[in-house]
Amino acid sequence: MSYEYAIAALADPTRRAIIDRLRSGALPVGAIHDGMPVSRPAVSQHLRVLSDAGLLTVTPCGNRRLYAIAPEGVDNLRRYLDSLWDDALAAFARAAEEQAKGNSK
Amino acid sequence: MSYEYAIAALADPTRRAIIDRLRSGALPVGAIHDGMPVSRPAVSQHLRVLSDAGLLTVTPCGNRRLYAIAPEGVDNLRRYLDSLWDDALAAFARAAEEQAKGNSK
DNA sequence: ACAAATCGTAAGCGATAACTTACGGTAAGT
DNA sequence: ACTTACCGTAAGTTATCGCTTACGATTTGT
Repeated sequence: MSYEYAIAALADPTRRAIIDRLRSGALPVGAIHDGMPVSRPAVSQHLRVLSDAGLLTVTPCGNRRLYAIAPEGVDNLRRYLDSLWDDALAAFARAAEEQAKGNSK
Repeated sequence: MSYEYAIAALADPTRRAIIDRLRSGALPVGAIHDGMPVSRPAVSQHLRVLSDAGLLTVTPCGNRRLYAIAPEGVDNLRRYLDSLWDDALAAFARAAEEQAKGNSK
């Protein structure tokens, strides 16, 4: 249902870089921003988009806020692509068979 | 390697609608455009983007051009999301274990 | 209590993207 | 040969997006 926001969120390279940094586990905003070519507020805005898309979870921890990848959000996208892949493969096989029939005649 | 273009291409709802129409098999541009809320040149431009992203294949067939989903392009994205899902799950499990340890003390 | 750190939000700006209309080019039908 | 159908491309416009700077709120440390 909401995989649309997830795929739109992952379309941006900066947001993918953020996601990549969170692959090994949760991080506060400062650590995510460290070494990034954009400002910290920009990172905050991207984190907002990723959270709204269901790709990240936020857990306030004292002074800081820990962001982590939400497996469920990623799985939504995965399922969409899986169904697309199934249909694409079936259509591909059907087309190949069709052409083989046409050539053998 | 080139899944970046693919995910950017699929971020647009109109392009996803085009992809959905091709799930059952190849179609010419006119059939893809039928009933769509945008102009036919717009569809052509979207088809161009999807082709450049490796998500579609084109086969000129007489007067028309048949577009079909390229399974390989879809698979590229699938693999990216699979690896992301693996890491996200691992990190999630690790965090849960960590927290359980902290609570049990 | 005061200062420093961490983070989100508001406002504004420049670039990009999606769309339209108009046009050209090639293949099929008469 | 001429017309019609099918499709891609060019030019221009409008809206959206990603970014920056500036500011406010909350929490930690002294």
